[in-house]
Amino acid sequence: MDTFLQVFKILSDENRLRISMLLYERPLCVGELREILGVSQPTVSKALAKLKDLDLVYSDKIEQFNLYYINKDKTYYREILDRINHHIKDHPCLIRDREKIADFHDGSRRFCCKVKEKELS
Amino acid sequence: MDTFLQVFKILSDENRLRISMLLYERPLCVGELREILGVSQPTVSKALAKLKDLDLVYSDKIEQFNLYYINKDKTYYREILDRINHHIKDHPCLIRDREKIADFHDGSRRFCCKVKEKELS
DNA sequence: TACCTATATGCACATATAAGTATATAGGTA
DNA sequence: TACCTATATACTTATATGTGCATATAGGTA
Repeated sequence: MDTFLQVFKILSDENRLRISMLLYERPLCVGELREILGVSQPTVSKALAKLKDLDLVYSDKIEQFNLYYINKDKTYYREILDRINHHIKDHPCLIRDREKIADFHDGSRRFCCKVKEKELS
Repeated sequence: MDTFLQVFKILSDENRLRISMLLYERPLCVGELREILGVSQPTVSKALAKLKDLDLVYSDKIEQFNLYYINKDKTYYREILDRINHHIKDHPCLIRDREKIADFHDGSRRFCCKVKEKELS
């Protein structure tokens, strides 16, 4: 039963829920999540650390970034996110978060980070 | 989004999750829940109060008992409980809780409460 | 009225936890 | 080496929350 309790506890925090739904949509790095959520970088890192502790997400170093992915093998977690996604239109905040992803991506180019910002100017 | 956050917070507590799954199975009164969960009566009352605050359960006074019912109109809540129920075999504790219901019921007779216990002896 | 049952609630305490600031780590580059 | 970026972690503080005990409420009964 702990499985469910842990997943519910994880998802009862706004940042972790928003992060979960963003990663459900596509992999993102810490800086991007920080920009989208509008919270401090340590807050994002700690939220991700908790998700990772439960093996609900995993990360992979791409260039200088830590890219985070949803672990779709975690059935309970995925099923719950599926349910939320199914009702997503009822949650404007989550919709807005998703729209913000576009601000930081154009195809595979990653705009969130200072290095990339410089390339553009 | 608060809807989900609140439901997840509610379900991230072991007592509230167990109560939810028990009421999912059938209506029960406070004393029965107390016996099944093995916690103090105020703990049960307070757990139920929180569930009721969110309108996830409702209660009805039957004889001297407050009988609590799942509110199946709460879509998110019901869907999540459906998911748990679907995986119920993975959660021996929840199975055991359900089996205990039988200890307190025989048809419509309610055994949990002192009045009824006396009737039997 | 006095007492019993069922349930709810106030209070106090202990614990958990989220957030920010500051700092550490690690890789790259000048 | 010195510096920059990306990220993680330690520390502190403020707040939230679960629990039990004691008590309140409410209905029934002797």
